[in-house]
Amino acid sequence: MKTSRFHLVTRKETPADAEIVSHQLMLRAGLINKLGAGLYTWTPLGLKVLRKVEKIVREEMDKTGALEMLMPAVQPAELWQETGRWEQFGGQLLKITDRAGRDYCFGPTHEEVITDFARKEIKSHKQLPVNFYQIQTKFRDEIRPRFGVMRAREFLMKDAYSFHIDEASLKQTYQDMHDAYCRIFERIGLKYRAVDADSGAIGGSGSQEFHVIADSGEDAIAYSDSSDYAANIEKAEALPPATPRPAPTEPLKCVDTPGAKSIDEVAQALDVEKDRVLKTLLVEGEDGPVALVVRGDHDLNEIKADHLPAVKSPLRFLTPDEVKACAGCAPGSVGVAGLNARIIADHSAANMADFVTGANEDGKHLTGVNWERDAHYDETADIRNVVEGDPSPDGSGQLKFARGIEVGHIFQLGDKYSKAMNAVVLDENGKSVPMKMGCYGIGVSRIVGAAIEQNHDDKGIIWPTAIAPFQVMILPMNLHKSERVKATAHQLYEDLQKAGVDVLLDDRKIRPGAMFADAELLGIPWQVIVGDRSLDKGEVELKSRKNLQSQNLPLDSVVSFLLQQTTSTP
RNA sequence: CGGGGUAUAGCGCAGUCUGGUAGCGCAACUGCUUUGGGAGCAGUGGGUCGGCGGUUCGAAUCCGUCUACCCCGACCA
Repeated sequence: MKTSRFHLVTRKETPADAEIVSHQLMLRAGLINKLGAGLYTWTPLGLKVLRKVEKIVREEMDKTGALEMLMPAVQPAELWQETGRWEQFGGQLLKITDRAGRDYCFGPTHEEVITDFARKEIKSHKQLPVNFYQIQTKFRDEIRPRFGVMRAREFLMKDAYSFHIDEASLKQTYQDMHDAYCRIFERIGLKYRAVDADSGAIGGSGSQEFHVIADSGEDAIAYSDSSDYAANIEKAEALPPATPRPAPTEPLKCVDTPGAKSIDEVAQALDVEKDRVLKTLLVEGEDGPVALVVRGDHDLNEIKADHLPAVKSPLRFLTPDEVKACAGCAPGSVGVAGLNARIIADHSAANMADFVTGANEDGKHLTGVNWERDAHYDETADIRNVVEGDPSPDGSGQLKFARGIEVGHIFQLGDKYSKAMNAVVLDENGKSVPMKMGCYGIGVSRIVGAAIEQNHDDKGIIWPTAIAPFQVMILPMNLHKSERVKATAHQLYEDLQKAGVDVLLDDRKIRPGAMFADAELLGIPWQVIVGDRSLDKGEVELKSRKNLQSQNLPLDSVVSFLLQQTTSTP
């Protein structure tokens, strides 16, 4: 492609309403153009990137034997009413009405449509297993779209849905999808982690999210520094301490702590570290109040606590009045000694000795408290958030924290949708059984933003070669003045094209400085600089966008060098 | 949905308080000069000042109202 025949519009200035760097660079490089909140036009340049991502996704899906199809974006309300999601999905569902007053939605996802398709077309276990996918525009009416294509309302997604006769088959395809996703992100050239996710309200037995690691990510993830283990911070398991509880050394004492309510205030008033203070939180239980206790430097994990049988779900903290009725004091002075509630201690809290706790009397705390001697817990459990430095739950290494951008998820759905929509097949015994389902999504357009978020510098984008809009850009210095530069640039352009390299020739009549600035903003992996200076020696200059280092190469070896570079590195 | 903010040329902004015929920089177009890191000079085009209504001799400016967009929060298969 030549710039003179391409639509290339770049900007020096950053549009005011773009917050994060990927959004700013996408606008400046002219990959997207905003139409409305969360609505973007993909320009010819942007679409080239999007299509390259799409192609990799499609190739890897096809390799697993998944079958591509295309479902309607507009879906009848009846289908969503069958699964109860017409109401349940809430405001994110864009509802529309046709001229006859019939209700539809613009699909935010396609479980209903595919399940309807499957119940009509799949009747026998012999047709199973099967995995359908599509790459299609989705619409979710986000409460707050932001960050450009990272959280847009209309976006491009690859969604796949698999159908199975039993759990074992589902698990096999789930694993195949996991492996395919790893290959996809590796081919694109992104640093990523597969992260255990909470299966939450949907049920099912397994779910993993794929996160691209970037500081601007909206999700916090914990990962092991020496294994593949990674999980959402809220989901990561906190192991019990490996060392036994120390023996008591201090006597129990009651001290005045006027005005000290929070852990910080108590620790400061008594001049102890926060990990010596016990945090006692009273919540509603199935059978009277329950006290959840964690170490002062730890945070309660409400999801873990909510799952405890003794705790009433959904988790609710007692009001100050209820705390007063239960413990006889305000929330800031509640303690475990003599407390009339079921006490559930976090593993780390249960391992404390000579600790500080509220005295169940306003303005007073107990010091030198020890389990068994002074107080008792009814059970121990994992009810806290992990912190950096905790041992990894898989037994290998320590946990570190990072921020991630969720670009994919895979899910074992089980029979949630097939049961609700009566999608059944006859098994080997001629018995009618609901199919097992899995679903697997990749945010195709989000990957473009995430890739920039992970690969840029102060000059612009640094595309991984696999998804760069062009692999090579030819920058002729003053081509309108030098016939030799012009002829060489065009010859190189033709040779590279013939060799199958995706090349852009900048034949605009602009000064070298502007040309360099644009090339760096656009982030094309290799620049070939053609100028009289190096042509005198029969050479051209090659510059890598990654490190901005340049080298001179004889004219006749440029094509083979670039061919090798663009096919070997991601 | 709660809180805050903004809306003036393609982009970034001034002008609004104190009403008087709309400006700056970048970008675009033309010409001349310049040419290895976003050139200089001269000239040109482009604006329902977000919409509607009101006050006024006169409204970008004051009042009312609606809309759009952005930020923080809650929400998020």
